[in-house]
Amino acid sequence: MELMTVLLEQAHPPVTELRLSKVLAALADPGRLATVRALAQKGESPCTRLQHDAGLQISRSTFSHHQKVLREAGILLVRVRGAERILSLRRDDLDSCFPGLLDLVLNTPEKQT
Amino acid sequence: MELMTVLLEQAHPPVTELRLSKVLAALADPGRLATVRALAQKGESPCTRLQHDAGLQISRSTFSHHQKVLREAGILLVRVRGAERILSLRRDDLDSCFPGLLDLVLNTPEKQT
DNA sequence: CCAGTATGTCGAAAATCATCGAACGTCGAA
DNA sequence: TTCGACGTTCGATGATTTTCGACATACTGG
Repeated sequence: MELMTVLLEQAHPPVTELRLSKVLAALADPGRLATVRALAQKGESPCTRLQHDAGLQISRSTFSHHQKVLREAGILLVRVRGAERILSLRRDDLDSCFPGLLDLVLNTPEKQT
Repeated sequence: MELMTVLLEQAHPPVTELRLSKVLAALADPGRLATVRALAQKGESPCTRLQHDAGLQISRSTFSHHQKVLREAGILLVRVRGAERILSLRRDDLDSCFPGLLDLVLNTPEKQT
């Protein structure tokens, strides 16, 4: 149905639209940084599970906002599986646009984040 | 002594205090990103000159603010030479804490910034 | 179809950030 | 010692971001 399709549509920027300042801004928030790091360990994860794994004590709507920022920066991929949204990292796209950035973020000790 | 006073005026975080989220937040602003890129080309430069080289059409006080953000994140080194403040990148410190980050920023085409 | 789970959206409040001009301090030169 | 160049700090303002609770939408199992 049309309504369903529209609402479920996820806006992911194509690789050609990825911008360094957007990616850096998205990663600059400690909560979002923790989200990315947790997601890298899990491989993929639904929202609520990921929020828990990242240790974020925030409301669902706030997490939804952060997820949106990460998605619009080109860091996250969101796909629908039933009632869930499965989040995963756009590793290949990030590596091709900004080689080393994701590895750096993931390899940085938590102490230095 | 005069020299002592001058040296203490500048608050530079030690290497052990550098934090990824602070560095990313500092670099996330397009103007500051341009400043860092211009500074990398110049090697070192006084404030006004650097602002011009970075192509920033902002007031001196605003640039001073950005310089402060970059300095407090550990990205810039500021030393006094007469009436001027000479800015330079803390390349070695950044490379040792966040290897590849500065290179990535400098190697990213302007189009993708 | 209903009840429960999962998640996004909206509107508002609070916090943070970018920006400016005015006022200030310091330095080097006239 | 006065002056102009360089830069910082302060206070205000508007923009952006973070955060929440309430509501809406979508799927799933009974």
